Amino acid sequence: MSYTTSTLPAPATKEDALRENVIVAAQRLFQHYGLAKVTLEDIAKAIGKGKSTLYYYYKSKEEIFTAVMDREIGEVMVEMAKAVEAATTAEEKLCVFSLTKLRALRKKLALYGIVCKEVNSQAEFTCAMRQSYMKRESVLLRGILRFGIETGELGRLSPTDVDALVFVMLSGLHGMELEMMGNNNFDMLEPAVGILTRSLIHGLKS
Amino acid sequence: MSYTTSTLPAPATKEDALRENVIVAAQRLFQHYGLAKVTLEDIAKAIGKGKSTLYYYYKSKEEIFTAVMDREIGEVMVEMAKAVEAATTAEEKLCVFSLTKLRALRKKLALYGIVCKEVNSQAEFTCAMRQSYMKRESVLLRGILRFGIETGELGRLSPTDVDALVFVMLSGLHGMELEMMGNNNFDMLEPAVGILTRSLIHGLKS
DNA sequence: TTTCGACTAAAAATAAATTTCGGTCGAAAA
DNA sequence: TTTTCGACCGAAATTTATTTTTAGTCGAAA
Repeated sequence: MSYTTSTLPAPATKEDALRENVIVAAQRLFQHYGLAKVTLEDIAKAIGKGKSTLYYYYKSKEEIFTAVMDREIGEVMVEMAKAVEAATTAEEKLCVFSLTKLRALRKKLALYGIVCKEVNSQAEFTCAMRQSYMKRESVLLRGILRFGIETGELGRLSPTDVDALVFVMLSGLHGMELEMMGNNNFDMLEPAVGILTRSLIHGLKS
Repeated sequence: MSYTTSTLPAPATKEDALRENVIVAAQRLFQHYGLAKVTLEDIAKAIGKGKSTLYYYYKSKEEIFTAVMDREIGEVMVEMAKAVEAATTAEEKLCVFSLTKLRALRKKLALYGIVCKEVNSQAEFTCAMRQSYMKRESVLLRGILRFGIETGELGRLSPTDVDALVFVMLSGLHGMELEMMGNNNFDMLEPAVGILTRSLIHGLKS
């Protein structure tokens, strides 16, 4: 049985195809059985090969794990980038950046059976890729701010202020995510993102 | 050896005094040895009594633990309330609310020897009292917003918006705290609180 | 070049034995 | 009557021992 994804370009070589097979199979197994439960034997069997074969294409289990996490994060980033692209103002872009991120992550966690009370114990998922993930989000968010400044919608910000603002937004959204996951209550998601965006853009001043 | 705190009013009765002794001793032992390591035997010996005596004044170890956490949180809240009281504008109040909270919590965690990488594993400290803690902070923060609206510094906000804004700020500050703790890097603390407050009050619009 | 069975060593899991500690009780002292 | 505590129990935690699992390697074969 061969795993392929219909949304990605066809792999260039037979080797690329097999590498892709490994990752896709691993992704599905991780989603189905959880991150800690899946063995290399499982993955190998899923693509019809022996366990040693995996070591021809990947250095270690960790390398496969990292590639899967990159894939998951990439999927969320694509979704976020698309939503940001479709918005026309900086305010709207910031809004959909936050909404799409929180919704997509929620779906990802649900896919992995990571339900609400277990978020903190799933350190692998949140910490393993967080640095890389925040870097990608930071790029997207900086793009939104730059766009707003260039169109005149936003005032000028010093590089230090941009750094600080990006830090505030990304870590702040993470805190919101943890709080909603922890209480298993997402009712506040849209009002929260709404007031966050509105007050950041327009301010609370009368 | 009798533990007393010089900043609190003297206990009304001998029983109150002993109850206070228990809490102060427990607090110091928790700080010194960590939350999981301290036994009731330790606490009893620290105040020169037998272990069973503790059960005359407290229902369970958990009740003592809760009282200690209330004490710790109360100390942070007092510090925050004082700083907010001393500020004159809503913007300033929001600023010192955030700065004081993040600094005070950092000191508390340091006191417990909870260094940066261990924050997530110290679920007891963060989760055991979080609900109560956020409730108290919510009261203080709502007071700041009400003050700003009453002085005309801030525009009117619907109750739903106030709820959402409070949620955003508290969970957002928690996310910032986790990020700084996780990276063991507090350089961003003041710039982050600065831009957060400024953009919330004045907005980013040009 | 690609594949894999056999193998190793470390890690993880399981089981058994031992120790620790929260909590209770009844009696004694204040 | 209030306060105190040693003795005790049972559950939980820890430690030790044993077994099983799994990541990774190697050499040979296709």
